[in-house]
Amino acid sequence: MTSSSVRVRFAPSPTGFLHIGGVRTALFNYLYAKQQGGKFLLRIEDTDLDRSEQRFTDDILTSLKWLGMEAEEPILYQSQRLDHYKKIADRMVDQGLAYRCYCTEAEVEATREQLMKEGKKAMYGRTCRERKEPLEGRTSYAIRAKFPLTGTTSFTDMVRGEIHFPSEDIDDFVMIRTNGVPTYNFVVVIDDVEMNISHVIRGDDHINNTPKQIYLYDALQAKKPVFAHLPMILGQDKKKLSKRNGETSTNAYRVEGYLPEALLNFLVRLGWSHGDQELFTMEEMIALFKLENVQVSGAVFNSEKLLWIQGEHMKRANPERLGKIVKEDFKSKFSDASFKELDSAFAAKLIPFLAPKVKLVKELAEQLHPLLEPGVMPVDASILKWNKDESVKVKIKAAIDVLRNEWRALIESNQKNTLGECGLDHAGVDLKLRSVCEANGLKLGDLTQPMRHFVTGHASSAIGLFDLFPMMNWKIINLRLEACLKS
RNA sequence: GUCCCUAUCGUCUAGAGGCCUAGGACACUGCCUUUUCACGGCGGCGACCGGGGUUCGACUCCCCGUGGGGACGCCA
Repeated sequence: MTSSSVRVRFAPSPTGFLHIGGVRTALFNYLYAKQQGGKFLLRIEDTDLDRSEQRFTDDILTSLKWLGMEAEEPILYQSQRLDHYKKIADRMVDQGLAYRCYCTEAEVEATREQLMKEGKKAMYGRTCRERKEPLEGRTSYAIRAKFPLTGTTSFTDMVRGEIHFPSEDIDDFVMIRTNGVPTYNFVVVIDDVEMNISHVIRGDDHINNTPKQIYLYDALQAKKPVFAHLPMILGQDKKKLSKRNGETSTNAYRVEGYLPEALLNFLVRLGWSHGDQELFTMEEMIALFKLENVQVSGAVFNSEKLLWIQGEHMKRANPERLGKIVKEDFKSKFSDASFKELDSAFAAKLIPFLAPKVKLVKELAEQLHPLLEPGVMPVDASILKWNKDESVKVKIKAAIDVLRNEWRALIESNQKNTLGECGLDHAGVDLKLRSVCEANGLKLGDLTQPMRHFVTGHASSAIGLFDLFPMMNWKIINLRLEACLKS
């Protein structure tokens, strides 16, 4: 036994890639479990045999692992328990708690439309509810719940309080389909009971399912869990977030270069808050999370704020870890040569400078590549400011030539690889560049723009020249300055 | 249409009857700083859906409207 009886689960269906809304649900479950000293479990709801696919299950598992939220007990797959569910349904039929329905889908659909037309709630007409014998000429049947006709089903939601449903609004929902496969509303209860789930934390699109499920808990004579319904995550159009109105695949955020803790931090603030605090570590989220503080209305997914949070986590991330992520997830941003240099001491020194200035890990990779590439980087010299004034261009080149000759001499006399090893530091480069500018009648910006462009391979680099020159291999700097002078 | 949920800046939110001339964050924007971009610092713009109650006093409590969302599947 754990110190707590709290057991929660995340129960996605593998009919699509792990959805960002699903991640938020998983997160709230996970946070609650961890904080209460309970367990976080996983169940794959694959009873829709046609739409469930292995690749989606794989994606869900990979993504959850990436996010650091893994199941603490073996994963339950509903498709492996079909017979078990069927037996329970049959037993309920014997007990008079459910019944066989011989209606065809077309017949059901017809009464549903008729009721809608009459201004009533669209539901099953209950044709077979009191039927004792199979319908003449029909062999296949579904099993429906014999939901009470009168009374009220009530429950206390941990985020919304009391919710009541009059029985006449609840349908005799299907538990077992004609093909023998059980439905969601049925199996979710059996599994939650058998997995000993104490708290059902899920999206509020399930509020309407709750009375049906409560009927099942009672029918099974099982203890009901505590329910907590989370507000929906909305797209920019304020509708439930879907592929149409936003990027919903979790893996897409990984590919973009988001850190898992940043995504989680952003998601936890969608529907939950702790005063004015915006940034949270996983430990803080676990310590501070309270279901009582969960918001009740939907929250629009704001990708700009996500980017900002990502940038903040980038500043706080361990540089070594960032290096690993770059190697694992962003190999495509490198050449063979620059990828190899990722293991160098130079790369390790670069990351702490680069990471706080970029937002995405992908951008970190894009900044690293040209700095690690041994050769010259292609430069579009047409955007350089010196094109505006030929006389300035001449002066700049003269200044660069002076610098290059001085530094080459320095390297040669010291027999070293970098200017830093020859004693030149940030302040030294600063001083040198400024004095050369003064001597040639140039502004600092005039000189640095072309140098930066050619040396870093970027029009704007996340690392300043003063920091870069001392640590970068002189041979490469020299090569690139040479290219600059020739342009 | 029916049922359920919901309503503070454009967005995420603070606010548990007087602390509110409503706070923070993102975005936008002005200035400063600056070797580009960015970061940072100091400002600005910007909201309690409407109407009734309850109360000495409502952003906060109640009711009604209205708006928004969700559900109404032999999907989950």
